[in-house]
Amino acid sequence: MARIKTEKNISRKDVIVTKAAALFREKGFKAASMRDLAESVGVEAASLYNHIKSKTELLHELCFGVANRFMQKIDEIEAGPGTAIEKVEKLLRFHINEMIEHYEEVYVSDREWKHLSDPYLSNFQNQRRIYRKRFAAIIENGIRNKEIKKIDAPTAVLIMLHAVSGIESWHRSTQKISAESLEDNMITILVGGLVNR
Amino acid sequence: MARIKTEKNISRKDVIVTKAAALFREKGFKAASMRDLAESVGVEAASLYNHIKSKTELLHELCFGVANRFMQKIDEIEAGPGTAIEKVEKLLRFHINEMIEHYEEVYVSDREWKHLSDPYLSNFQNQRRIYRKRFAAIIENGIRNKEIKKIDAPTAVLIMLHAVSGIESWHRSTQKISAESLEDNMITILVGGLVNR
DNA sequence: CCACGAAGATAACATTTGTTAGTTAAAATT
DNA sequence: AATTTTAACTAACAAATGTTATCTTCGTGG
Repeated sequence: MARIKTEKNISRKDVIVTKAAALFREKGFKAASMRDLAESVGVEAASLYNHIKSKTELLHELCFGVANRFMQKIDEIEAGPGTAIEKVEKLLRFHINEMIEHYEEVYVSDREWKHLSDPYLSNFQNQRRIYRKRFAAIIENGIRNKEIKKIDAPTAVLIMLHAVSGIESWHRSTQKISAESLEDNMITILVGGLVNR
Repeated sequence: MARIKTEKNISRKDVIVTKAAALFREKGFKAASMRDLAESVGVEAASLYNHIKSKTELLHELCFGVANRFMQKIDEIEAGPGTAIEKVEKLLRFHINEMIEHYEEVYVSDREWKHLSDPYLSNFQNQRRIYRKRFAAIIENGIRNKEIKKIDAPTAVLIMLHAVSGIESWHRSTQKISAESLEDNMITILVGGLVNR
């Protein structure tokens, strides 16, 4: 009986959640079966249930883990100093880094949240809505004091967020440019599209 | 026995494919069952098979329908006149309009192509790769003759394409700005992020 | 008006899926 | 070393899924 290997401070549940992220990313939540997951963990499917309550619980963990990190960051940025453009850039860099470093979780959270079930679903949607409004508010500030072009702020937010999710393609491409220059390029184009001059 | 209603020049298969697009968009390909589809068409599940070969065939139709339209457009734009920036703008406007007008098909093609099976899968991936290279080539031209900032062209493509897919959120939002001003805003930000000055 | 083909319904199928119950082995604690 | 707790296994389930075979009904062209 080969047990799930664990290192210090990493529970077996954490191992499962991480493997689930990779699997859900690859196949999609619905198409990924618990038997697939079990195989990737190195255990029988039923054994997983010693550590988790259900398949959907895995999705909760992933989605809200990511959502909370973003919420925390926007708290920090809103409260902190800096011009509107600087704040947008900070937030954007955070998004980009998250998508580079925690690719699988962020991607899954972004694409598969539809398969959450209530009350988690509405909860997640709410958080998302609020987050975008706060992001838009930063941009609107920038528009008011002429830092930023006169554009529709929600549209700008929508562009930023979705553009970042394109990093998925970067991960999969065979000849990647470096992570740093990916980040810089994205900032150049996206922030460059906002600034007023 | 309620038959599938058809208008002139619209086959029953077309009706099914269209309904499938809406359903796949809403639930995702895997989560949408043939029984769901049947209900939305107004018929029993098994009856669908008088018109289609399989569930995956529906996905083929959608994905390649969309892919072909984009290929045709880039042919036209490449061959036609205009500066690099103008060509990028044309292509971008086409993407935006497709996402606005044929929301469901385009969205499904974009998100669900993973569930195609070979040889369709590799075929689709190839087309996609080629399309992006051609898009990138247009941008590289623009960089060479200083119309466009010195950026990584594939990254720019990735941003453009994914930003456009954000129109999904626009469709779902309750208080939409008009389609025209959505288009203009997106062009302003995205093309504005490219131009050299 | 009748016959034939198109399009529908019913029933059933083999798989796959998430999950539970019951049991055994390994680790941790005493 | 003995015992208790944790985590694995096997077996099985009910439900859902894509699809096929067979039969019935409708609409249209001769």
